[in-house]
Amino acid sequence: MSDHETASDPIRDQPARGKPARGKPIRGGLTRGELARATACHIETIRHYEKTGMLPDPPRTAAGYRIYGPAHVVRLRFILRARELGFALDDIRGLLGLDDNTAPTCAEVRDRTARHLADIRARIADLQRIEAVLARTASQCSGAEVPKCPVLDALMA
Amino acid sequence: MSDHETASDPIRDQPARGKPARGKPIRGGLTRGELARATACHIETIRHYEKTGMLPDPPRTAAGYRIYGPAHVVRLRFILRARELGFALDDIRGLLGLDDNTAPTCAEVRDRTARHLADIRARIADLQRIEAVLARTASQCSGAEVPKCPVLDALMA
DNA sequence: TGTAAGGTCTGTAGTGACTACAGGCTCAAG
DNA sequence: CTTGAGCCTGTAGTCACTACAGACCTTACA
Repeated sequence: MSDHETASDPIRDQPARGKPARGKPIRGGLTRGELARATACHIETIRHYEKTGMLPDPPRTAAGYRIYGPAHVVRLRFILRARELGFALDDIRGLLGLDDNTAPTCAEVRDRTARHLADIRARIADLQRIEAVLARTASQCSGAEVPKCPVLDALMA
Repeated sequence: MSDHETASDPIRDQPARGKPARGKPIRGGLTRGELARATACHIETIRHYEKTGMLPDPPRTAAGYRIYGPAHVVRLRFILRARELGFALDDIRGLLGLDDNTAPTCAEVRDRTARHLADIRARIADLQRIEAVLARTASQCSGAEVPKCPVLDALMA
């Protein structure tokens, strides 16, 4: 989880030059579609993450096809899980150490998480307030074809 | 609240031709900035609502300045209140009868509100799930400079 | 009457996190 | 050799705003 994959990265340890093997499409790695299936991530989302630097540029075949390795799978899963928890991509960039190319300290991670948690709680409170108003207003609506609508009235007043 | 203001609309009942009066900037109506102040709405948001048809085009002075009347204030307040309750602009268009130029029936309003309420509740549930996971994970973080971070571990696993 | 400050006008582009093409190339199987 | 699927690039659309740039208008004051 350092930054741009370096050194003895398994994704580079495959004969990418020349023609790929017969059996699997590209030996020693995944194509974009395969990565998408492996992570249940929309293929265009992967494209987006690459374009915005969330995922490192993978090596290519002679024809220009991307070859993703295990490190890419790990990274993408990390991003996807963090997104599920509502972290913004900028936060995730921080968690991955992409801002300054060094892994964040534990305290940094904790602070970021605390801020995010506070944000989530604020959003819940907002939505609960909205929910209460909507539920109360909607309950006044008989559904009959009466001339005046309590929902519209509430918005109008 | 019909559709595009017509007939005996008070906003047209002022001498817009020629030079505006001395005392107030534009007699008989509000400028955009005044409307913004009156409704606590960002001036660019009003611009946006006009561009997208949420607000009808107001009459103009000879110099091209917009003149808003009471009907515009009412309409804008309605939109703002509906937005506060989380309705999307498309929903609000429906509530205002802008889709088909006829006011929606009470049943339509009720259905729209019910769908919206269900959506809000789903979002609350989502956020509460996220909140629980985040709170649980973050509580495992001592804050000490230990090598492994429970938050990162949870995302990685 | 001149001028400076502030308001308004138009159009365009940016935000976040994707999503959806169009038009062309490559690959594997039949 | 063809067919169909998959991959490539770039661009534009989504939602609900927000932020300018550059020009024009209005008002107050000297």
